[in-house]
Amino acid sequence: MAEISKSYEAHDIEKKWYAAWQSAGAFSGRAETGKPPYTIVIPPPNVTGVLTMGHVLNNTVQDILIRRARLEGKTALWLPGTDHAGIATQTVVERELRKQKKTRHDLGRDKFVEKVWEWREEKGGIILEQLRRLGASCDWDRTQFTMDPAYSQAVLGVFVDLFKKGYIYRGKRMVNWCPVSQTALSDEEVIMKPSKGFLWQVRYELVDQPGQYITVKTTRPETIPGDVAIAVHPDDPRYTELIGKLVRRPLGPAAEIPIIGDEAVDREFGSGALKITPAHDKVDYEIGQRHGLTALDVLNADGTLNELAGPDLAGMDRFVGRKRAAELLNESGALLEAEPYENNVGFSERADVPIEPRLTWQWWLKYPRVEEAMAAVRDGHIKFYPERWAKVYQHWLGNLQDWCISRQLWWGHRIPVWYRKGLEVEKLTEAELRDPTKLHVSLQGPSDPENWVQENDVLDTWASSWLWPFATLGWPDEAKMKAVGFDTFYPTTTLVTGPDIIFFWVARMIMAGLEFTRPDEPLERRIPFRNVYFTGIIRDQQGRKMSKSLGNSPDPLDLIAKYGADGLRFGIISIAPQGQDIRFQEDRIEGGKNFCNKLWNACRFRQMSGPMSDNSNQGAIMARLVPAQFDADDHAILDRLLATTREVDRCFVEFEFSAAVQALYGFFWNDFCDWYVEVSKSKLQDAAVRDNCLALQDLVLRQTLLLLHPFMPFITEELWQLLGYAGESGFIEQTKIENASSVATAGHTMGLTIDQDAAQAVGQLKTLVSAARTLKAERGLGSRRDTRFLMKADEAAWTIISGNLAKISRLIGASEIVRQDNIEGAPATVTPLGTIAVDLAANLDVGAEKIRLAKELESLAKHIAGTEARLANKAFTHKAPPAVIEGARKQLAEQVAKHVELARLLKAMG
RNA sequence: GGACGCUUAGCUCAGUUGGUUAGAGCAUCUCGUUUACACCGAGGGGGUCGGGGGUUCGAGUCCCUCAGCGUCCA
Repeated sequence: MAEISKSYEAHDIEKKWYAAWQSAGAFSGRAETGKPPYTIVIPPPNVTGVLTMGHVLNNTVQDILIRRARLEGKTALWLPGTDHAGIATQTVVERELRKQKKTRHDLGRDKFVEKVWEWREEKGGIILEQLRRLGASCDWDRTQFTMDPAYSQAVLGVFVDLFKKGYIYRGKRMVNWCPVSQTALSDEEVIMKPSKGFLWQVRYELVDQPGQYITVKTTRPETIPGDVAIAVHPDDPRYTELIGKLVRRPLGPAAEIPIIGDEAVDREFGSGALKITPAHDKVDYEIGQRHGLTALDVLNADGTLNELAGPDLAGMDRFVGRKRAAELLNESGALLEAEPYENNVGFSERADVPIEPRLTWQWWLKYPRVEEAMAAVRDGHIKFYPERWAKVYQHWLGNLQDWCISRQLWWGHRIPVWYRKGLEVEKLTEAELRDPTKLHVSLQGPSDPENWVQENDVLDTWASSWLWPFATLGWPDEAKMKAVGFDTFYPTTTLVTGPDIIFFWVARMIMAGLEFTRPDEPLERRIPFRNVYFTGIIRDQQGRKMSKSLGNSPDPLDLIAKYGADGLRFGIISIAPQGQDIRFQEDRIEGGKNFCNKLWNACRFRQMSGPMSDNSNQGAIMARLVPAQFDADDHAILDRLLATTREVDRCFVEFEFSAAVQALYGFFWNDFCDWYVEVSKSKLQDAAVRDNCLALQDLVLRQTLLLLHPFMPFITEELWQLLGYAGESGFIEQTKIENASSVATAGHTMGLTIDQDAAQAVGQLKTLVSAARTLKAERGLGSRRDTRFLMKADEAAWTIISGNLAKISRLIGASEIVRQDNIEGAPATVTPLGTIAVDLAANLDVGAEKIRLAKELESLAKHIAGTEARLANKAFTHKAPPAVIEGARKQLAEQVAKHVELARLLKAMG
């Protein structure tokens, strides 16, 4: 067996084991095992993406779940892949073209799409490579891409199906238009931001009353050329007289426009009169519809003003045009005032520019299975962790707007609709849009393609990824579904994602799963997943979101290089409580690395402590234990091991990963290393108990490695092998992890029962050791190994002490501990096991000791008074549960006893 | 405007269904190279749990209210 080196060097070990796991097929999701399944589909990262801290957290959680599932003996599948990210990817490739002074139009659609494919072959897999560095145990052979041929068939098939069912329609409506990407966006892709600007007050002259004006306030004077009316509230007494009259448009081509009455006008805002530009505002559009007004579009697709805006503004960018419009209005005297103003403006999520409300023809989807989707979560078939996100989910589903699923892009799933040649597509009526002689909708396309023209638009990327949990499992091809194990792996078990995509993805996946999988089967068979775990957002020290543009995000690969993948994983999980945002702290990652080193060295200590025996399975190790030789520490560490095992089990049920990590950290560092390993050092000198002690260490280390493995897979695998736990069985994950009660039962059958009294005595010993160390340290004796201690203890206490004398002496650096009833004139302290003193008879600073004792007495007296008052209160003794009262009595007795002893010590000082 | 979070030690955070003297990691101070680990060990200091009110024998924990911060929705 190889010797364990002095410190843990992550890099080579990570490389070695990842390769070994992969070549052995350890990550393969096997459907035909008869074991219970555990399935996770990865939230497909954007194909243009690189690993961020958010991915690290998200994928570490997934890996923890999937590795734990393997340890629990389940057949686990973690299915990876990427999505094609329509806008983002197209933008990246267009940017590259621009370097060669070309646009996608120079290439043409087919050539451009070819270019994108080339780009993705070359660079699209980066993030999946990076996930391997993190240790992600995905079944890479099943990697999927939303533009794969089979996946595309599923996406387009769904379009055809939903069109036929009447859920999808084409309509001319107001959309969110991104002038940079020049495509429509869904409502979810628009981010409202408060923006500073001006509120311009503009007057419109009445046609038949020259010199009389109506005043409006607007943030967008450049759209005045698109005004087709002024609207006021019909009941607004200021304006009722004016309704029906005409005013002159103060900017752009001369026109006379009517004043109309409409109840949508807010009387309180501005002057109570609203300019109506139906082509550029949603509310205006609706008002325009009601009054039969035409929409006058004064903007081009790229956000510049067009000819309809008039020669003064045409060709200008909308923001330049805004300023110019204000100047022109000012020159003509129509501008009365400009006040600074802040309002909410929708920004394009991707391009980060203000979107334009724009009237265009688009494809729309009415969501299917809305009621069922709400019920699935309401009735607990799908559980959210933390639960509160369910409310956000329900609220969104209860207020749905139809989904704009078409995008004016080239990269994506081209909509499977063909128009009969020669038709004016934009003039088709609703009925004509359902007429198969004019519109062909199918997967295969028309049989006479020469007579048809395909729709130019592609689908929203989310309109492909909402099928992810089942389209990645072969759906809808039945033969393929069988081959990849759809029956076993669907519904998937857990989805791990961020709450920011509840609408984008989670809700839509649920609706899609319900609509498309296992028709006629009950709801719980059609849902795409049973649990949804929402991670927090990783922020920087100032609480800002980490982003590329702020440059406040560390590169995870740098962190892996510095602290190891296990250190990074352990560190990030330790600061990620369920459902709370996280402030990133690099020192916590360092803490993860230090924990790795601690684990490593504890195992190294075991290896150096004595010969390795049969560690090949839990039974073999337990057979080496000798219950009769168990001392208090043996009972205590076993007790803590079982408690920790139980706590980690609970954490997995409740999805509380950081609590699990904290429990393991505390157990291993404090209970095992700081105490058990230290007391072992005495026991290992004693031939009578040495083998039992080594066997117990082997048992604790084995279980700890199993519990830790999902969190830190590499180092645990290496140590598992080095300490001989693998036997002939291969990897750590091929071992079934035992729960606390099964370990306890295994103990019982060999006559080992944890002695709770003994385990409790260790607590008292710890207090004694700590008190003795403090006594020494306060007098500058901290590093002396030869201090003489005096101890006043009753019989019961002395039995405990004398039974553990060698260990205690070693821990407190005692030359001897002498039992002595009259401790006086020495620095002493009172512990649950009696009074302990440093034998310092000669040079004692009596004054300092008296002050210290007096101070301690004072604070103790306060607590005694408090406890007495509590017990004297009849309401307390009548109403509090007996256990609490009993606890208070016991506490009081201890406090009083301690007080008496301290007072005696003080008095003895003279 | 509505919904949901958050506010506990210098910093970042735990704190289960209310019940001993509120914990951890980091930082800080003192001591330390004793047969794993200085990526370490031992010890110390540091908090009226955001403010106010209420319920209760008892509140960091439950209720009301105010303030600040954050996120989502309109």
